[in-house]
Amino acid sequence: MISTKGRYGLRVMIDLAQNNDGSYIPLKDIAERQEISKKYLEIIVKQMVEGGLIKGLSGKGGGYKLVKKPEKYTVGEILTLLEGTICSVACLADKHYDCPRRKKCETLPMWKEFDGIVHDYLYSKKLSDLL
Amino acid sequence: MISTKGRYGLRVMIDLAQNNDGSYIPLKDIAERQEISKKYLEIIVKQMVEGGLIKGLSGKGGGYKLVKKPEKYTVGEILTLLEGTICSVACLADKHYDCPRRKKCETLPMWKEFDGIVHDYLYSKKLSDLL
DNA sequence: ACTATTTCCTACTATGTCAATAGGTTTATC
DNA sequence: GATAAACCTATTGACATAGTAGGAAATAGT
Repeated sequence: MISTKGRYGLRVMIDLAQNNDGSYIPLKDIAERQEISKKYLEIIVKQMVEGGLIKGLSGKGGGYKLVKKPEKYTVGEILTLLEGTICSVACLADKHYDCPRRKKCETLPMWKEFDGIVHDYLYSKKLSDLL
Repeated sequence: MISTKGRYGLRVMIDLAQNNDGSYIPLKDIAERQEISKKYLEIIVKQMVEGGLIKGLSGKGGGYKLVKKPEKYTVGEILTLLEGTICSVACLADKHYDCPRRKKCETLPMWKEFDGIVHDYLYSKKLSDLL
């Protein structure tokens, strides 16, 4: 299940794309348009800056801005950054799952196939497709 | 993310299918073969009985048994029963989400399409495909 | 009837994540 | 120097996850 972080973040990206006139867009405006708590968006947007998805400018006249054209972003990369992983099943979320049954597990191939389908969809979908 | 409930439940179904000789299969055996806590499986299996996926028989010689042939079960129906919903996004999980932005939301169509793909995959996959 | 084995049932719990909120500091513009 | 914005750290309530614990009821064989 995609959380609000991913969903809100995606909407911020769309908002930035739609209102892009070259200048920086203040978060306050985005929060109002999207009807999301500005305070909460700060957390999300911070992650997006750190992840290099957008850039921010402090001070009066500041705000946020996309660093690439909308067609250069995929929904998958945006969600992965915010959700940590878009993995459908813990067994595939690399790291901590060193499941001893991996070799004989009857469900693993299916999960892999499923995960592939999910990834294919999300990484083929561009931000520009949502405008 | 599919939780252990759904994943373990699916493995129980596979185990029941593989070891089906007409008699009832005790949970103890399944727990040992699958290396999952029997106590925890009790909770999961109970849901599956209530949902009509399998049937149980108490007492000595008792256990659990499939009620249909493996090719008559879809992975989707098994997971839906155990997970409550396999919805990828809260906005689509019917009930509580009466989102006021539904009409103008730019992301909703994508989530619907995504959800459709997920459902198509899981409901076309049969239990018998995993044996 | 007794015993063993199994499901069935209720309750509890530790841990972690989600979705925020709160309040302040720094940075840039006019 | 006032204003407006990003940036930063910390805290919180609610809920879900992944179990554990202990026993009651049902069934089969002896």
